[in-house]
Amino acid sequence: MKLDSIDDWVRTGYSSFVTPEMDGEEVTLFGWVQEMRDLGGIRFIILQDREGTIQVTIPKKKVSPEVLSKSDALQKRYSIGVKGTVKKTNMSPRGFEVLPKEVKIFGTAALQLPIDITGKTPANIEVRLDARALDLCQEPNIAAFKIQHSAVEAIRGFLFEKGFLEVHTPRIIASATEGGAELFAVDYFGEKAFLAQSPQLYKEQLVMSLEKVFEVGPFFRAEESHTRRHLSEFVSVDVEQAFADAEEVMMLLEQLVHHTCKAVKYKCPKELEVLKHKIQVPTVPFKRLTYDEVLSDLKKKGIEVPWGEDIPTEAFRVLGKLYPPFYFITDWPTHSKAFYIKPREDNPDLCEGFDLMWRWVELVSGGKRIAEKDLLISRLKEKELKPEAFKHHLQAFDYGMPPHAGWAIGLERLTMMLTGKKNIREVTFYPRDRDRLTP
RNA sequence: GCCCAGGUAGUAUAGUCAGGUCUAGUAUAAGCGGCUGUCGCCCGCUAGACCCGGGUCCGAAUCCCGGCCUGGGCGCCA
Repeated sequence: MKLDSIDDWVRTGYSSFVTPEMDGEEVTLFGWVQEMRDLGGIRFIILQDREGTIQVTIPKKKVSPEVLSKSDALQKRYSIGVKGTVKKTNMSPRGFEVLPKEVKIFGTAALQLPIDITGKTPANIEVRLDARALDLCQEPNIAAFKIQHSAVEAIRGFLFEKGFLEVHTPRIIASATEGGAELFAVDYFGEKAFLAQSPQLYKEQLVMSLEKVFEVGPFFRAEESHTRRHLSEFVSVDVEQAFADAEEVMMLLEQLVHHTCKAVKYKCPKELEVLKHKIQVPTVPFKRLTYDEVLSDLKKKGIEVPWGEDIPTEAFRVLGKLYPPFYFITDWPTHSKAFYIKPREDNPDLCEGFDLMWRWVELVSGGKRIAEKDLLISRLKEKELKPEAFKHHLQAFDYGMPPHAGWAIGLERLTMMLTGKKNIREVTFYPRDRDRLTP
């Protein structure tokens, strides 16, 4: 098929821009054929764009032969342009329809699409991810990612307002940043390098100069996780603040979560409606539980966790029901947290690390950091990490490291909370996990 | 890494337990035809599938073994 050129056509607006009050006006619309219903003498084309759908009506005897033959050729997902007149009528979905004077075909599509884009026969997540570019055209997916966008916008706005500077740290690093999670190795001009699992050490160094920083970006974990809440590549919203303790950044965090829920609820009512999801804006402050309190609560529920052990998923599910929807867990055993988390001065077995839980899912991890070089070195050794491997980071502590604290939100987990999606891959454009590297 | 479940047209499923009119049903998508107010349009027709390999049996989509793939749970981890 010979495709049309866009020529001098300029879009008058998205589908959502047109209203019944524009009766008689000429509009130029761009988008995709979502559906066609041909009743014989009259044909309805549902044109879809990012903002929604619009009905283009073709009374076959009344339109020009050119428009009729163009519309004969149309199929689902064809990318098209329509120049036509708005006509107010209560017979169409949005109280008006567009009667075309000219139709252009910009791009064609396969006859048989791998998934049903009208949503009548929903496909499995695996099939959808294999055809992700097409899958993302579906309204619920557009809605979910618009919500994610609004969340990021709200987060940035909030942090800018609080005086944080947005920074960018390396994705390619020379050695293990913090132990714990496994790293992906890459070849760096013949030298062994790794993909960063977190900006932790860099953002700590940056508080020496910029004081209050945040970063939004992808990080990589080579864990063999096989769950609905883990990815090999995920987006982290990292914050670090100089001259702050754990409580100060926890307050910042709960305000941010509150603000983000409110912003999304206000900005995305249409998207939430599409997803049939309601956002409950949480009240602040969030419940603060110590690790010891959690253990005793669990014991009352018949779950014994030996002191010092990590809390198993089963136990988090119980806690999630006890303290919905958000709660902090503080005062973790020092040895259970990363080496840079500050042990409590009055009891070094406990530390100033915290987690923010949403139901049973860990949404945010943070804490007050160690600012004293000697203590940091001894913590490295306790974790069986070699201080030598961290010499470039450690040297920063010779130049006036301030007390500081921070946290990191898993953006996709936050989006799950905001959209009601139960699988993290639903809210990731092109998810990477143990079993998926494509598309 | 461990455990559980499952692979049937483009998609989603029924059938599998109790092997035999299963010549594999249905919906949706696709093709053709019809229809001037659809909005999950409707009606008729057409084409389209039992993951791979081996075994048991007169007979396997169905039972057994191996493989591959997928989903989920746990662990790891955030």
